[in-house]
Amino acid sequence: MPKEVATAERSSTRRKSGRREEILQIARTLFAEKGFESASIREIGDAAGILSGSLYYHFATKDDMLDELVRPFVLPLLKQYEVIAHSDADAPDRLRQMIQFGLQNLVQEPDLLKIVANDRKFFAKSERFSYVEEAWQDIFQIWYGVLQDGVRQGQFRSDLNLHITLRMIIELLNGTVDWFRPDGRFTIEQVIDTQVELLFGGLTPR
Amino acid sequence: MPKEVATAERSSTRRKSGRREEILQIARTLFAEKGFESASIREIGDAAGILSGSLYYHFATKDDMLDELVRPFVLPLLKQYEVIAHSDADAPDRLRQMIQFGLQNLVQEPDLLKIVANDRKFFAKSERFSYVEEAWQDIFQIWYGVLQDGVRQGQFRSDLNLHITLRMIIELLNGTVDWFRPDGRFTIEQVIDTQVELLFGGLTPR
DNA sequence: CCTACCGATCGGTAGG
DNA sequence: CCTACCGATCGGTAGG
Repeated sequence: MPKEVATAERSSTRRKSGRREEILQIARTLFAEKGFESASIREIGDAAGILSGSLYYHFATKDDMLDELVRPFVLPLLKQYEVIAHSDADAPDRLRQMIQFGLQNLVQEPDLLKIVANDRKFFAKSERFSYVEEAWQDIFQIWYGVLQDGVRQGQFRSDLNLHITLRMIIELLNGTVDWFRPDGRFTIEQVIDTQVELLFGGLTPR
Repeated sequence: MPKEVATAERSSTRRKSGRREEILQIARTLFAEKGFESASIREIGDAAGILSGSLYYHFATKDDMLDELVRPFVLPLLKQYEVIAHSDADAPDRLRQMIQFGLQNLVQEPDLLKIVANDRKFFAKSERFSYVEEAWQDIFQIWYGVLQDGVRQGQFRSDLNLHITLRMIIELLNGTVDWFRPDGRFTIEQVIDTQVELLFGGLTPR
């Protein structure tokens, strides 16, 4: 069963690396939409206009595709959080910047953020991808340090359980991944503002 | 009460219903752990000590097992939120009670809460299970009404985007599903207290 | 509840 | 990148 689309795409002249990159972006979208394990190589092939078996001309395994997407995203993410967390600003300012950075990322790299946030169970059980869960642990530590600083300096309340508070903040950011749409009725700036305001000030008027 | 529902459903097979119920609870655990689609009928059969094919002596389809677990959980959940939301208490009190109820549920029915929270994508795309997503929409509306009441009566800040605030609160509760463990280092009371305190008062000291 | 299967789909491969 | 497959696993079934 020859496909017109597939034929048309094949006849166009493209460099190997360009095609490879195209397929990778298609995989990225599908992994984000359906989750890594639920997205099949046949779906990726269909979307790319080739047979699933032909994907293995470009990539050795499905895991390789995921790794090639996730690794160059996760490590800079972790480093960026470190940079913000260790700046000279005071704790509330650093926390604000981290929330802002995390949510801005949601606009710039929504797919990759969805993958690392939603497929945590898969990463955790896979030896090869243990670095993803480790990065999450490191990111937790970084946030925790900022919260501690704020409490020490009297800028954050000292009567809150910081571990639970941290979990709440992270869940808040990761949860946003599943409902925020850049073309929806809210801008990311509105979301950042609301999350910062609620986290810092709470619901009760001052 | 769930007992009455169960009795009505299988009144003609009372003696065999014990085994049926056992299998259902095994399925519940696996659905919660791995997600509905990732949990295979062979795993359920193995855990129950029978062959996967033999499950179909008790249930017509895998979907039937899920429906039998989820339906009697979701509808009372929605109703309970309605009862709390329409009580005579003021808005902050009702919100507090709803958070408390939601988190207490996490201790009493962790598996079912995980299923309805984590498999939302599956429920949304399935016609048969549309009632789950509809229940979520209803629950959103109920929470939203309480937030609106609080703003109207000057007990909640009026400068927050309520839609975003609502999303945050729901994500917060649903996110708790994935990290809270009853045998962990925090009690559910600590989690309730911290979440209520942070949501109402914020991080900044008064 | 078991035996003995079914067609569909999964990730992946040999050879061109 | 295609053809033509592979073994494993999926949800489910007929007959006892």
